Amino acid sequence: MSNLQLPVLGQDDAAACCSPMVREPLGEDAAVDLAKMFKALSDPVRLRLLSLIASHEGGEACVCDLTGPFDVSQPTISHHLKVLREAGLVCSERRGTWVYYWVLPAVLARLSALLEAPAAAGGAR
Amino acid sequence: MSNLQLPVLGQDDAAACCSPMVREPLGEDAAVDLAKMFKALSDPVRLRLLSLIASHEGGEACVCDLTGPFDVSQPTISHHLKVLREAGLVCSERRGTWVYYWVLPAVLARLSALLEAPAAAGGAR
DNA sequence: CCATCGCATAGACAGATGTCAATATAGACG
DNA sequence: CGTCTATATTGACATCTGTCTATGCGATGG
Repeated sequence: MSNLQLPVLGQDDAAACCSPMVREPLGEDAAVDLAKMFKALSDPVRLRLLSLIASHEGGEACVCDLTGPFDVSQPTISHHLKVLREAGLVCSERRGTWVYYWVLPAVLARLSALLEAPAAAGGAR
Repeated sequence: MSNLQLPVLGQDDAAACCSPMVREPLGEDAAVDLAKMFKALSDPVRLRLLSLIASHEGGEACVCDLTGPFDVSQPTISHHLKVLREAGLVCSERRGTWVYYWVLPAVLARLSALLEAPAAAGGAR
């Protein structure tokens, strides 16, 4: 499999890495890069998958733990996991019969920092 | 803009309701709700729009300030602004001939908190 | 009152996306 | 080897999305 791939992070300009996007305008390339990650988060099933994986005991979960809670088919879950993997939000590894997934906290942290709002003064009017 | 951080965060219910999604599994309804906001963030043009608006002087921007930096047509910008508005990420108001947009920091803060990773300690495995 | 400017809406269209059933693959276990 | 279990891949399909051109609508100014 291809769980060794580390897609992004660090290749783009430094500003996109940590600075809140409400401070200075996002560059075009950084926006394209970030949009891919947010797109991976833009589906309810994927959000719940990510949440399930991250909050699972040991910080990782077998796929067999992930198919139960959803109304969609197993191939659909597999597809969503692939999307999360290709977005760089999770990694996976096969151990015997099962495949385990875990989140990459640094990537979530990067997105979190990006959305941080400095308690703006521009508020309601 | 002098008083930034002070006791009463203006977010009230919205912020209190959402602990990091890596702590406990996201509910089905919450996931649907949040996915809508992330979907609004899942386009490079919208990300840059949001960033432009937030980082603009005074925390707000006229549409006429927003059409220039992009390669897409004015109706497309208008469409993206509508998406951001319907997702609850920005608000708008007409003043004379112009329409001004500003971000809702509490909503961004909610998303940011949701993605916060707990110390990211273990990290790569 | 009419022309003009700023922005939004409507309609059309190609391409992306979420889903499923069917099938393939990879390891475990007789 | 054959079979079973756990995941992934394929292909099909309806729906959603981003974009454009054309047009509408409110406000301004002669």
